[in-house]
Amino acid sequence: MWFNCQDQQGGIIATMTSNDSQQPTGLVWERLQQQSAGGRLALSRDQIIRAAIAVADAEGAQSMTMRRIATELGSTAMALYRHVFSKDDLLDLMLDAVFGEIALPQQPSGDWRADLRTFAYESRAVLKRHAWVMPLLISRPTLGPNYLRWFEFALASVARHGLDTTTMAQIVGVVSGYVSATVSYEVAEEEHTRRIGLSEADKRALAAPYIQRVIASGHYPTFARFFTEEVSLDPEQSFAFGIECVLDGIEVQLSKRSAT
Amino acid sequence: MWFNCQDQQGGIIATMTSNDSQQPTGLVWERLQQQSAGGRLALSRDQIIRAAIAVADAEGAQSMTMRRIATELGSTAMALYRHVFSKDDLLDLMLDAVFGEIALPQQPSGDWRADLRTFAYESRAVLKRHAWVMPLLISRPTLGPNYLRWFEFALASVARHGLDTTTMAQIVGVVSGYVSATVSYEVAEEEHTRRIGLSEADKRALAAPYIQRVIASGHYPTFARFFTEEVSLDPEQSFAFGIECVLDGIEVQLSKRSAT
DNA sequence: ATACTTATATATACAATGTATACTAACCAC
DNA sequence: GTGGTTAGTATACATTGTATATATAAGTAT
Repeated sequence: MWFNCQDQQGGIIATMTSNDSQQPTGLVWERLQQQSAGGRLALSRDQIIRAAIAVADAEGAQSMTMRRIATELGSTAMALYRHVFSKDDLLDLMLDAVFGEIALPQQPSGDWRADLRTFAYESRAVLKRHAWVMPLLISRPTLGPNYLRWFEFALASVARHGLDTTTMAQIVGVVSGYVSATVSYEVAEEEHTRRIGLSEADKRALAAPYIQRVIASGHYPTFARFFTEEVSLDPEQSFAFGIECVLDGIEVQLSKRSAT
Repeated sequence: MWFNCQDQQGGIIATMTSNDSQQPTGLVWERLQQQSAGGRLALSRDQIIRAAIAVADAEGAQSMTMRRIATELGSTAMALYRHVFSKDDLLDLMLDAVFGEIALPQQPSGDWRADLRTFAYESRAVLKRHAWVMPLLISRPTLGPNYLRWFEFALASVARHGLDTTTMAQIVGVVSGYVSATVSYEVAEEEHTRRIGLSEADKRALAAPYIQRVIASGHYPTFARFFTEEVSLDPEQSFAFGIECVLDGIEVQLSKRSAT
């Protein structure tokens, strides 16, 4: 153990002493929660993850600071580092915790279309509950246990009658892609409104003169129809359309494949 | 003009003097580039946007700092604020500049399937060139002129034979959703690799023991097939599959609609 | 040319953030 | 008790966006 060297030479090795009780490299999922043999016990990793999610849900992504999370727990920022290696690690853990909330049957039913539909709706519901998730998910490849379970369900839903692995993955990619993109856009609106601190109505009012000029320019006639026809898209209906559309596409591809 | 009051009372009004030469509220697209009548001329807004994009392309999203962009131009961070109201504004402008790179015909050809396919491939190509774009796009609703042109093209591609505005938007949503999700995931891998500063091979090697344990657990049999069968997905092929799948789905929906 | 106006760039400063380092205190085994 | 181990605290620092104040240069009016 390199703890011994600590006091003698504060130089190079100093980076790995004291707080760095965990390896600096490797995946989060391999950094197990080592259990107390001494020390006062107050915090736990799960507690921290829960608190972080609560803060992010309530106050948005920009409030997910180590200090804010710590005060939520009546503790200090540095105390958290006893339980998570870095903020990045914490984000990975939060992400996986959210995937854990997605309620899916243990096994697919066998009706791939119904299974993927369930997968899509359940995923959307949970991801919308946590508006901070999508930007995170999109910028970090994740392999946590809950994410894997989620992914496995989707794969297993289409893994039948000798479909090759590649095609399976591609099909799941289309469904999960549509879901994540849709949720991203839905949620971005809300988060943006929160960030600039205006009501939805105020925001619209603010944009109105610009929109008017855009329409008046005549360069965007099809886009303009949304405003002249006063169309407002219902997210639920749009999502339903999109999912059935994607499932229809998959069905076409599947029938092409079984035809040959 | 409130400039007159400047020296007398440094209090409340001081917030709007000096550097705040632009309105603090409203859309970026309404903050026009006011042109020089005095002052030394060196920077321009376009120059800043280009420099910012260059830095982000070359060094990743976390290098997009005001100081870094300024040094790229041989200037200082605060000088940039003469030309952009805030970093947020700059990000919006960068985003729109990238959409300007997406080469699309002036008008759709009339073959909606070919048009949407072009739309998808062109978009993907450009968005992949700028790895920092997707997380940004996904977390901020944008309405810049180039974005609108891009969106208009897609809408116009399907705006025919009395299709209602809502359905048009939903169709475009499915296509653009698939594209953005796919690009996001493709790009996230690269960016993540860059962030942690390892080669692709090193990263894989690092994850290997974890993956092995995941497979050995037996909980993810379908997922495990990717490794036991040594499948590696070709992004080009997957994208082609996904797009055709989505287009097939749209075709089904369209034929349902014209049938009724 | 000279003075005035206004746009532009710089210098400095500050609050917020992630986290390194060093210290203190609680619990366990003996 | 004593020693060791670990959890939590205090402090400090580099980096960020950006407010404020000042200096400078390009036009314009005289």
